[in-house]
Amino acid sequence: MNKGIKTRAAILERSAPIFNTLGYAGASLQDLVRATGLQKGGLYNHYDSKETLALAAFDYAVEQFGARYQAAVDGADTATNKLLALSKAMLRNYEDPPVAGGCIVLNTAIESDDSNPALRERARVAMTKLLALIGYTVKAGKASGELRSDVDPREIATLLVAIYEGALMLSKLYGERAHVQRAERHMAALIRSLRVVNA
Amino acid sequence: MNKGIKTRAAILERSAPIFNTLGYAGASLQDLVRATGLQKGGLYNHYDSKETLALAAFDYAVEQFGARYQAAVDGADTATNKLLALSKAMLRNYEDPPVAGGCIVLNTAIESDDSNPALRERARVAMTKLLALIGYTVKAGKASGELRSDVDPREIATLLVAIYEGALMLSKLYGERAHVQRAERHMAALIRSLRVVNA
Amino acid sequence: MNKGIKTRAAILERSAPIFNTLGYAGASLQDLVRATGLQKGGLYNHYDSKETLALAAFDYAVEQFGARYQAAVDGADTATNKLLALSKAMLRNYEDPPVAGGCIVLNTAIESDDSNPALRERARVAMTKLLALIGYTVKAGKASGELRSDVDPREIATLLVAIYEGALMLSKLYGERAHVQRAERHMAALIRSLRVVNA
Amino acid sequence: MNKGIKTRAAILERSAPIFNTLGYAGASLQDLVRATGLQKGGLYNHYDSKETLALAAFDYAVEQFGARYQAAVDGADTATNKLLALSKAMLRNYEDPPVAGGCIVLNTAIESDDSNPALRERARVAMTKLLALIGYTVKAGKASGELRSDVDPREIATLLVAIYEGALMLSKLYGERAHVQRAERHMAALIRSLRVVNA
DNA sequence: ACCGACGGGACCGCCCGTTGTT
DNA sequence: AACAACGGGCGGTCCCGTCGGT
Repeated sequence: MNKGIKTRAAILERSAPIFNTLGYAGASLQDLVRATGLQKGGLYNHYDSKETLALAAFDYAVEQFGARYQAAVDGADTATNKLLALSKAMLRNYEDPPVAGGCIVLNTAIESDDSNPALRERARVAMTKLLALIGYTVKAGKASGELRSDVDPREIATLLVAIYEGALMLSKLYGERAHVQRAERHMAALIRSLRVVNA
Repeated sequence: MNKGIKTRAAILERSAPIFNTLGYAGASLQDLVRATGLQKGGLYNHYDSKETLALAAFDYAVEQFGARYQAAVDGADTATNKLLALSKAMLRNYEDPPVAGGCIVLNTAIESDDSNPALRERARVAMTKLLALIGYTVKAGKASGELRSDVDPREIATLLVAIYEGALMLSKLYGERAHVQRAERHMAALIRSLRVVNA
Repeated sequence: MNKGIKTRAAILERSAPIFNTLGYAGASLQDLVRATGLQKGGLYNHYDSKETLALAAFDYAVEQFGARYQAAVDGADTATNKLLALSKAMLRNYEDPPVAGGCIVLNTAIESDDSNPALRERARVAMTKLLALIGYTVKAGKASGELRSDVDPREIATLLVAIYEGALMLSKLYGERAHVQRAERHMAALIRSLRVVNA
Repeated sequence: MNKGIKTRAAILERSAPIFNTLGYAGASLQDLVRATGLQKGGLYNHYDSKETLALAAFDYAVEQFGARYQAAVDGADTATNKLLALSKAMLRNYEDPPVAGGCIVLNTAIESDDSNPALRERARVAMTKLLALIGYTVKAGKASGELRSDVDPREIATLLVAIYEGALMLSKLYGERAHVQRAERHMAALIRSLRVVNA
């Protein structure tokens, strides 16, 4: 009874980095067999298909990323600090991602461009959560009078996420930290510019 | 003979969108046969392997994208206008890319994360060209006194590319133009902030 | 314990139609698990292998068919009526077989053409019983003076069974009752033609 | 160009007996590889799937059987002799079938009971042809005054086919010629009983 | 007695690359 | 230069049987 649950958890933990590194199509069952230590028959006792396993692994990975983001937001006091902490948490994915392979939503969004609509839908949901986390934080900052009233929460969400994902891609492509560092500076400046000027 | 050259050109033109849409691994020879109208033997007369063809198709695609960027820069007068035009040219890739599938460098950078080092190296080269195009434009603007002397060209290059790629990914993920639009506004503001303040 | 016996009976009752419908090779353990409500481990507590279970299920099914045939013969008075009743009992297998899937001996004989000699031998035994039932009835009719003395019991057995099985196959193939109906008329005429002409 | 056609013909010739002996599901690609001498890749160049190949092999086999039946009918003068010749041709399938494995329609009709509707439909068409061949011969005999006017062609078709298929099954099950011999005698008697009594 | 996890293997389908032919 | 045939191999899926635990 408990064994199955433990095994399933171990499967996800081990296969999520495989999928995130090689992609859904690029990860073969052989890769998953190697990573999990189970045989194909063993895997299929827990998941009906490679796709089912991939979806579960995606959900697991999103949870890992999301937990960090939420913790960053929860651990700061003001809207400005929340956004700054979130920026750092996102860019941390370059050097120390919770699941190997970098941002799972970025990877999945690019790979599932045309194929695999189920995975694509999951990526949308996960990305929407991240955008909403930023949007809500901005909204709360506006309500409390900390941020300017003319700021569009959705615009800030788009910009912060875009800069983060783009810079992450650049740093991974070159293996150079510089890009995420520049992104962090710019994101911090952008965030600070949202504050009400108290003359 | 001329025929061989023409055939090779046609092969690239037809296979580049296939690779850019399905990815290098996701595109099968069957797909390429269908797209080009040639049979396998015909393809292998011109390219030694799928990888060789993929590299050539990548180069072809990069050329298409690069030509647009260069034209945008060449068609504007000042550094500011060059950068603004380049931003528009990049974001145009969402609704009207020169090769179907969106930004080929982004796609390739993400897919070739671990596998396919040859393709990855090409992506680096192509990306470096784009970064350099921005960097040189900024440098020239500084030299002419149009842009502030404390501006770091490499930083601007990173930021503009990151925002562009990130926003493109978001717009493609959701099928909504809003993200690239917000990116364009932000990029324009960023570019204008580089100018020397003439009091 | 009684429980074990009951369980075994339930397994046979539920798995016999599966085997008779899908064939021995076509029925998977998954199908049997679904049909019986037990898990694989449960099934293997009672039967050593799929083949053992298949043989037991075959025996069970043959018993169901045989009981009907015997009852038909026992319920009639004269040899002629016994044979007529048996014909009806056999052809009833088209619309209302005791085990879903039609005549199990026909199905098994065809499927186990080359593979599975154990099952094939069982089919032979079961078919021999049916032929013998007809043969004995004819013999008894001859002995009592009801049937002509020049009638070959084995020939009648062959003919009645052949027509029955052939017509059953035709009716199942087309989903039309007509073929078994024609067979029944012909079998009745054949049976009546065996009687001594009392001038 | 010609090579492909020849190969395709050889594939059918070699795979038809495999399918007819082992059944559609029972015949593995490994079996077909062994029988044809080609590898899987080679087979898949000519047929898109195992099912496509099976259907083609079925058609090929039906043609072989049908040619014999037609030749038997064409080679006789009167309706009576045509039917007698056809009976012999059918029962010849026990000892010398044109495609190993016995009557393909019988085998296919039994196996495709529930699964494989495409193959089932083909079996129906093939069986209908055989029934029609008998029916038309009877009809022609009636028209020429050779056969009695109260004879139902469809009934004769059903009976002859049923006896033939049933007896073939019995002889194959036991490996004894006796059953088809008895069937032939009975079929001959049945055919002769159709003739107009010329007093 | 029954369940559920698991292994190892065979299934069909598709892959890429080569070869011979036109 | 283009085609079509073909090989060998890997892909995911499902198979049956065993074994430890309840």
